[in-house]
Amino acid sequence: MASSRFYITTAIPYANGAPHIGHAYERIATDAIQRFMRLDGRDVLFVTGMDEHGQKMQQTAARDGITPRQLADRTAAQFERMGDVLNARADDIVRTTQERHYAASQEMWRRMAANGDIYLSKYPGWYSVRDEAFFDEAELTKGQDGKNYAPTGAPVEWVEEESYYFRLSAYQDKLLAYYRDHADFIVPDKYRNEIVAFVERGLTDLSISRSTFNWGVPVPGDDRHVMYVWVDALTNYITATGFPDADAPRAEYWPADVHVIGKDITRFHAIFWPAFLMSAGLPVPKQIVVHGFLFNRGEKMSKSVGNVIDPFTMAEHYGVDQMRYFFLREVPFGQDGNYSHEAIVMRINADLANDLGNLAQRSLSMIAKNCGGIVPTAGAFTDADKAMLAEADALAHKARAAMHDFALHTMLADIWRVVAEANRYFASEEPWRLTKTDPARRDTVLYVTAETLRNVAILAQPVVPTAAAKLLDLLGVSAEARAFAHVGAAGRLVAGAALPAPGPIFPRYVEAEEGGSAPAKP
RNA sequence: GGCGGAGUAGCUCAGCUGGCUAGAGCAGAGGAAUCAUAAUCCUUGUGUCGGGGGUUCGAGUCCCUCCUCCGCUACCA
Repeated sequence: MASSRFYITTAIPYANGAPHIGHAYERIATDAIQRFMRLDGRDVLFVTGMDEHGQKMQQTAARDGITPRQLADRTAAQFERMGDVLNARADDIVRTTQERHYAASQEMWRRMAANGDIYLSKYPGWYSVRDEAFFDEAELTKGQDGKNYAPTGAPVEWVEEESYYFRLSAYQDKLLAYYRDHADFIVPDKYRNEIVAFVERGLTDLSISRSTFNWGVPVPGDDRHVMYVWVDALTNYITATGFPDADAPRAEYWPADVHVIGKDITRFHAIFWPAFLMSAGLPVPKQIVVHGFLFNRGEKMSKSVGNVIDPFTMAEHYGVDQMRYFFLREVPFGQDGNYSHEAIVMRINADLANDLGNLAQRSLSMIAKNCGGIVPTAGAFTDADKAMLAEADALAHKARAAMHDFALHTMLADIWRVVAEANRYFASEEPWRLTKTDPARRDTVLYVTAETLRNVAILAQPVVPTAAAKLLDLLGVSAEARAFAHVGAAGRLVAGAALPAPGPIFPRYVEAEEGGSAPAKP
């Protein structure tokens, strides 16, 4: 089924620095979406990458006494480990220094040039040789000698660097038409509005090459220039599909369905990227999905404030599923969010350990003790049973509706509403009292509870994959019966099936004693 | 300055195209139960829905205005 393909990417982090919590958040969110789509039967390609070129890479590498290549390798390894640790591994990682990426970038360039959109001109401005950077006139200060100085204190001179330009101005109307015809191209609307307003004010042509350094993709036909880092970086998304080989195994995945990005880079993705693609005669991605930033107790993370939290430390301290659940449940997707130790512990204990973990434990251990460790046989369903099952069965539909808007937090709220209902159901049916009076009725209650847990676990897989898998194991659900298609009547537990011995799904978070050896609490 | 978001119970937030006594979760208080990870269930309070004005039979929900916070953007000098 060709139409079932789903290609999703994260932004490609810059290899200049180690992974931080924002990278972890983006990877987790994107992974949850791609797992959702996979479980819903889509043929998914999930790609991330590493942006390894540019002047900053050269500078940082020089400072550390290594080559840019070594710096890129070091950072790429850190990000790869992050993907593993967060249980959010992509199908492919495009590094912009790879040969396949040079081929893709240079072909993009050639096509844009062939379309008449690239021309050579001068890039005028105040240039600091020491900083290897241009500065805006407003940033400069006059020295006592009457000369201009950069904010860094370095002298600047007026230069006109030769640069290739992209005719971005020619795409203003086409972009606006595209935004108009594709109302969901940029979500949430807030960012769409900003982009439309920006484009309506007018676009100027874009300098897309540099000749003051050489750590980049060479411009085809002019080795004195390397491509501007964003031209090369954005192209990674199409490199992954095998471009320019039209017969590549993944060629059909283009155009991408979703680029998940942070709000600071919307302009590059919503303006430059579609313009480049239009120029090259290639289809434009279907959606740019923008997420917000995470703040530590309302403060932006910064090294000087000392509130930077390492995602590896966090995962180790709280648990990977717990961290994934917290970020996706607590932060309305698309908005900025806050995290704090207290808030994370609250979610872990209240939602995961108490509401879901404990319900699974109490019901499954009753089955183990009273029903011989097999799925009990259900008798005739009461209205309460039917209502409980109907709520659980409705989850797939609700989750899809939420996911249509990438409202992961809403999806989780819907799932946990069913968990809360299941706790109420269990408490009011009091199966533990029925053992003496009506064991058949008890078995029915336990069956309905187990069925509810099965549906909950299936839907929770995208967010808490490990714990959900464990719960499904305990319910005796085979690996082939865990897709969303098995939610509801299509996948009911079969009475008599043997179940493994129950065990905890989500442990409670217990505050470590002062001076303990646990990882530093954020 | 312009555009766009946001301002709703202690905290985090829902409240679509205006309509019953404004909701949920968490936290707090009281109670029940004891199958379970001292978990669960029940009951319970509080809100000038940022301020003010207006439209309407009726407004968090529409209009005007003001205040505060945030984002994008522009500009003066």
